[in-house]
Amino acid sequence: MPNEKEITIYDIAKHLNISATTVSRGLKDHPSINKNTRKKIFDAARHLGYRSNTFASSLRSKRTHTIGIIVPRLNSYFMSSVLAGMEDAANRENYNIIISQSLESAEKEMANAHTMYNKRVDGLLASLAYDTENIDHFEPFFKKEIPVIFFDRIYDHKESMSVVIDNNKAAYDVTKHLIDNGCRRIMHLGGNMLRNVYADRFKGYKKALLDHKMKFDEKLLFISKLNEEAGTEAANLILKMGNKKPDGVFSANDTAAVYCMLKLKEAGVRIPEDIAFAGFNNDPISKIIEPNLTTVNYSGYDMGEAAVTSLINHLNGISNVKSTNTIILRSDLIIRDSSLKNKSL
Amino acid sequence: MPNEKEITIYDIAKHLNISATTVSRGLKDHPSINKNTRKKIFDAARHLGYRSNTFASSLRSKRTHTIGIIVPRLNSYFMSSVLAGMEDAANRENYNIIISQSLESAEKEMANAHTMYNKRVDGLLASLAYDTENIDHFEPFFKKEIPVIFFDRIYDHKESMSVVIDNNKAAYDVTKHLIDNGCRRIMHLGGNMLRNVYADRFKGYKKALLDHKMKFDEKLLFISKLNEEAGTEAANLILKMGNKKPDGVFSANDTAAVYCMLKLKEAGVRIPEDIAFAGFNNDPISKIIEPNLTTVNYSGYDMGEAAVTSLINHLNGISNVKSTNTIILRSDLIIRDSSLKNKSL
DNA sequence: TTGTAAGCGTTATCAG
DNA sequence: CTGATAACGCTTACAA
Repeated sequence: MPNEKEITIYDIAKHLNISATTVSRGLKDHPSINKNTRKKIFDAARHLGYRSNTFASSLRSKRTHTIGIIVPRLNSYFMSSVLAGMEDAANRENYNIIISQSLESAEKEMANAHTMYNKRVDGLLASLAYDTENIDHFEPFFKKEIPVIFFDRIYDHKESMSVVIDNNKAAYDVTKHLIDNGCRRIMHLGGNMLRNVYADRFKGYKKALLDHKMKFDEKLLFISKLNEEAGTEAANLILKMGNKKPDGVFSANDTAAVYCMLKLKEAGVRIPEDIAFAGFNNDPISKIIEPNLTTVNYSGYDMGEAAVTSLINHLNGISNVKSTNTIILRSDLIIRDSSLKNKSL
Repeated sequence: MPNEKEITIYDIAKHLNISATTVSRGLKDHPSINKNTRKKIFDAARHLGYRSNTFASSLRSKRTHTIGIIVPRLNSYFMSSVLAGMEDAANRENYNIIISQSLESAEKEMANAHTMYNKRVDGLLASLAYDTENIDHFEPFFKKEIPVIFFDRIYDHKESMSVVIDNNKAAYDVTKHLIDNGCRRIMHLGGNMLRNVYADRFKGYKKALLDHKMKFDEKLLFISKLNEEAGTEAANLILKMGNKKPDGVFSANDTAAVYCMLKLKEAGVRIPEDIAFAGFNNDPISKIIEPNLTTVNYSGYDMGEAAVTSLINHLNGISNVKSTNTIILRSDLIIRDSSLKNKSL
């Protein structure tokens, strides 16, 4: 019998000889309801096999209990950790999540935002695509006062919150670490400077150089998408530099660093003796490459949790937007062999 | 003005002097609607800024246009690729997806199934947790004739479809490849035999041994969770084997293989000369480890797409369950240096 | 503390 | 091909 009829609050009401209103209230812990009747309602609900109809509820209450999430890609270690954290937190609070990926394209990101809007999410979490230039596509949300929280790849905007790490400081520390290990010509593999993560990492790198009386050399900046190919390309570039090779490389992510290392090693470059390396993200591959890659660790899981939690708090009117505008999470420098030129130190 | 009122089909109807029914039909390409009025409806909808209310629709039509997905973990390369494929396919067909993770625990999987049921998904896609013993928790779905499709880690059940690769054959080919490369004592790192993927890979391994007149040695079977620690543990075990060491290892996933290799290399074992290696999954780490790991590649993305597509076809009554019961996707052996004992061949 | 009654925006049904 | 009307199951003023 595939179509036993669904139990509604009316069935429970009839069963208990009370009104549907009371059942509705009892089911959601309304303050003004007798403890006793509440218990009776819950028991009857379980007994009759009641399951609430979220559609009727959403239709009436205009809240969907759904959070939209837009990420550049689903299948990176970092992002999938973020999503794991979000799923966990949302689930705990009885929220659904809808995930969509922009595939690093601003255009697709706009389409996704539009879809999320039409799906009437209660709030939106977004990490921007590689080439997104502005956030006009989120305007409809701001207009309707639907909260938007950016995470990791954020956009400074007075009406939205952000969850990030201090990329500037982390990059400063990485660069300083390379300098402390004897590097004097440090190359930087960077990403699109439109994105705060890459711009800030670049700034931190530059600041560290200046603070140590080294000047920034444009020839030692290689901007790319930081993927496999970019890493290999960077290596080829380095190999062509002759005696002007860098003696250290700070990459804005681990992928580019690792593929760069592989190519250089193949060409006989010794790491870290000839060129020291440091990356960013603590991707699993950083622990596989030999020598293991020095990198910056920050928890995607925690970032996901933090984003969801503050969104839900916001929806519940707990935190107020104006006071909490940015949440900055911890990050740690993880020192591994790829950067230890003088192990004696 | 955060609360401009929403446009409904009634507004469109009034605007065009037709009935809401006609608008409703026009909006969803109902066959019996005049092409002209249809166009007028669409134009008016766009013009007025109409967005459909899925809750009202779900409430009335009893279809949620939502697909539930239960995976062991979100943050593995393979799974996040699967999800990327699912998201894409679902999006194309205008379906939402709700994702939850069992974290490899049967208990959490049951809770997730229950949640999905309460959220009234139109269909369910599931890949089983490490220790799930039966699928009683999916009974409510079968009872209500809500389609359930298992993927990768499947469960044979007459009422549900499966999307998999031929793990048996793939494992056979890997093992044969190791044998062809001169291995005579091949160790197998396996997972929980409750899961088809691990059971089938084991079977394929065993069959290949027998076909080549090598007998299966229980001492060369190491069953674990196939994670980092398990890989290291397997290496320690091997190192203690003295002159009874294997000369080849076939691991049921890349993670265990890679961490096993790292530990062995550290102890001075040469790969592939002393011990050849092959894994499974073509995880990014398999291309980073040195020597690169021979492995079996199969596309998570394709698997995700296939699962969603057939679920939606099923929901639309296109494919019939009884005829299509299992979809088997392609997999390829990717030969890399870790298994080439005699490169001269 | 509980109940009554009126919708929320759509689609199914039946009727033309 | 188009319309009128009645639900779908819940929430929320308002009333008691």
